[in-house]
This record gives sequence, C-alpha cells and structure tokens, in this order.
Amino acid sequence: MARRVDHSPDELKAMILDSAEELVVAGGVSELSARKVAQKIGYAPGTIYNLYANIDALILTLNGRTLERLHDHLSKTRLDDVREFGAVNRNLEKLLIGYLNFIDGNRSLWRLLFDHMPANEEDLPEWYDQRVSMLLSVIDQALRPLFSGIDSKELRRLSVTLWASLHGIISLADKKKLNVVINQSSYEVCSLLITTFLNGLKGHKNFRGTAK
Amino acid sequence: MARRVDHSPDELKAMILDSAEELVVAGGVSELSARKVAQKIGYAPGTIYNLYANIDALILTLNGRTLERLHDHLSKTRLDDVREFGAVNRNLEKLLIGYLNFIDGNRSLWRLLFDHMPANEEDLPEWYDQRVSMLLSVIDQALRPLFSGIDSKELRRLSVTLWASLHGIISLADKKKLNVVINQSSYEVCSLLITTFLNGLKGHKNFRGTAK
DNA sequence: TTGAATTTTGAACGGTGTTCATTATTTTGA
DNA sequence: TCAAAATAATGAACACCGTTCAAAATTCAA
Repeated sequence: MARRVDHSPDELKAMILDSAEELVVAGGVSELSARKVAQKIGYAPGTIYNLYANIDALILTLNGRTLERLHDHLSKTRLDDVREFGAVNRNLEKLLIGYLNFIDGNRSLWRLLFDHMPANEEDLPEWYDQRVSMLLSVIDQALRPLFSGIDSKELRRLSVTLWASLHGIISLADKKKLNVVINQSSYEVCSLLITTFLNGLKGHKNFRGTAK
Repeated sequence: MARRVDHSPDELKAMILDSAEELVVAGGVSELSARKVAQKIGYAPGTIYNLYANIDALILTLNGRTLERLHDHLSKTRLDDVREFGAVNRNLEKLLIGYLNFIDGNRSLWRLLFDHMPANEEDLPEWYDQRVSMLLSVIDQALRPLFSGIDSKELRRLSVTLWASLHGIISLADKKKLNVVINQSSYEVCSLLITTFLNGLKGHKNFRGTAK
C-alpha cells in the first residue's frame, strides 16, 4: 500500500482534523480516538501518525482552531461607547453572554480545550499562546476605558485575573461541582463577580474618574 | 477461590482506597487503574468490582477523603480578629497560602479531585456536597466580619464566587494555560483578585463600615 | 526500465475498564 | 456429622485504547 493520490498530505491532515472535531462534537471528548478518526476518513490507524506525532498533537491543533473561533465569536460583540462606569459593566456582561453562548454551542470542543491535559508536560507552542493573548486583548479593550495612563502589562494583568476567575466559575459549574451548593446559574455568579471586580478597581492607582 | 479470611470486606475496601491513593500520589492520575490496585493488594482485578461499582466510584470516595483533608488543613488556619478592613484581606491571604500549600503537598490528589470527570453524568451524592459546603463555610467565616445583618445565603453566594474565581486562576495556572501569557505566579494573581474583590464588596448593601 | 523515494498498511505490543461463569471456602441447618 | 446454601475470589474474555514499524504498494527520477 502506498500513495493513493487520493489526497495530498495537507488535505489529509485537514481531513483528520475535521473528522476529529466531528467525533468530539457528536459524542464528546471520549469519542475521539485514532482508530475512529482513521475509520472515518477511510485510512488505517497508522496513517494518523504520519501526519500528527500523536493524539495530543492532534488535540492541540484542534484546540487552536477552537481558540480562534472563540476569539472570532467574541470579537463580533458590539461594545458600547463608554461614557460612564456602568457602560464598562454592560460591555463585560455582553462579552460574558457571548462566551456562555459559545460554550452552549460548542460544549464538547470547549471542554477539550480547557480540560484536556496532554500526557507530555512540555510547554505549549508559541502560536498557541498568541491566540490566548488575542482572546485576552478583547477583555483589555473592555477594561481600558476605566483607566488613564495605565501600563499595558498592568492592564493585561487585570484582564487575566478577571478572565481566569470567570473561567473558574463556569468550569466548576460545568463539572457540577458548584451548582448543587448554590442554587444559581453560572451566569448569575459571573455577573456578581464582574460587578464586584469592577467596583473593586476603583481603588486602582490608574483608575479614572467617572465621566468620559 | 473464596473467602480467604485475610480481610473483612471493610478492611478490603479500605486497602483498595489506600492503594489507589498511593498510586496517584506516586505517579499521578494516569497511574490509577483497577489492575494496578489489585496487584498492589494481592488480589485479582475482579475483586475491586466486588467492593466498588466501578473506578469512578472508587475515585469519588478518594476525592471525598481529599476534600475532607483539605477542609482539615484550611481549618487549622488561625484567622486574626478583625478590627479593620485590612484584617479580612490578610485572613483571606492566609487561607490562600494554606490552600496553595495543600496543593503543593497533594498535587496529584488535588488534580484528581477537580479535573476528573466521571463517565456517568449523574449528580454527586449528598455527602459530597456537604463536604464542599464545609469547605465554603471556612470562607464564610473570613468574609462575615465585613457585613452586618447579611443573609447566610447571600454570604455563601459571595464565598462561592470568590472560591470559584480563585480556583479558576489556580487551575488554569496548573494546566500552564495562564503562566505563559502573564509572567506571574498564581499566588500573585490570586492576591490581586482577593484585594480587588474585597474592595468591590464595599458597594454591597450589607457592608459594614470600617471599625470594629 | 530500474532503482530510489514516498506513502500506506495492519498486525502486534502492552495497556485499559468491566463482566461473569466457575471455583473454593465457610457457614448454616437438620 | 454432613449436605446444602451462602459467600468470596478468581481470571479469562470482550471490546476498547495509543503507538510502533517492518513490509508492501505505489510513484517519481534517472
């Protein structure tokens, strides 16, 4: 058996990726396996390993795409012009709702993105970090109007803090390790965090007064 | 083969649990398997299933114990008497440090506790929720001095919000999906969240003035 | 046309969770 | 005392998993 000319390497790589995604979307993370992907594209299991070093490498590529889609999704959020403090809160709520909608429509891919732990403990590739960074820049934009003369690193520090906090609430709720204790949706808890966090930022040295 | 009289069912159940923990502690979550546990206690794999319905049930029991230990560990934190606002912040920092120390000394068990997703999507048993609740009550105690006449449900709502947020920061950092973007330890990010969150609570309707 | 390069295979290895008929032992009852 | 019932433990079997790699099939270059 050899070059079947059916597909170029790049095509094949894309087919594998698409099939992997279809499996995850259709049946959850546990449905993803090399053998199932191979069967889906009509190749032998070994072929997968000619194009991806291992399953984790395939998942990493898939997660990169999910990250990109999430960014595109959030970027579409129309943020209001900020004339007063409350507008920042409303903008962040819009982003939150966008995020929750994305999760609703892509639950399995989202779980794969954040819960999967690669067996190999190496650092993530640079392109991956860049996509995470793009995501965080969306929050940067929403927070920036609150400050004047703030260092971009300091702004990012705040965005990361808020982002990771919201992520914690949503992912604990998703794992049902939160819902039972408090009879509230993750939206409400996130909303409370946003409001409290923003209010707390009033103590920040670069915080700008209310108007314009 | 039959009743070897070596161990009573309860003893055997405890041996299985202890062996499972040893495996996780020694080699991480991926080292835990029915066959390895069986080998460790000198029984056949099938025996495990006479005492635990499946591996997830075993993990749930183990996680319950970890939860209990975490609670015991945090309970030992000596909280300062609160005479002013800053004392609450210091107390929460103490709890944070206690939590981070616990993770440092029990990383694999902690990962099993929060990252493991049981295959069966049923709700967690009541005793499990109770232990989570006990954990949250520790945070309740630290936050309570800030308020007067606050409903216990409302206080718990705030504790959950803070707890889940801190968890998000720490778990993202643990998965290395945070460290690369921001060059800071999870301690520092958590610390920032605590300070900002507490500052934000000043807007709460039950917030009590600074003194006493 | 022939030899080198490339692509694909699929069996094999060592694992996994789980089941359950069978067997060995102990306990019970007459 | 002895057979029958209850119990405890087994381990082979089933259906999976990720991964490897010698071998085979095909294409390309000379």
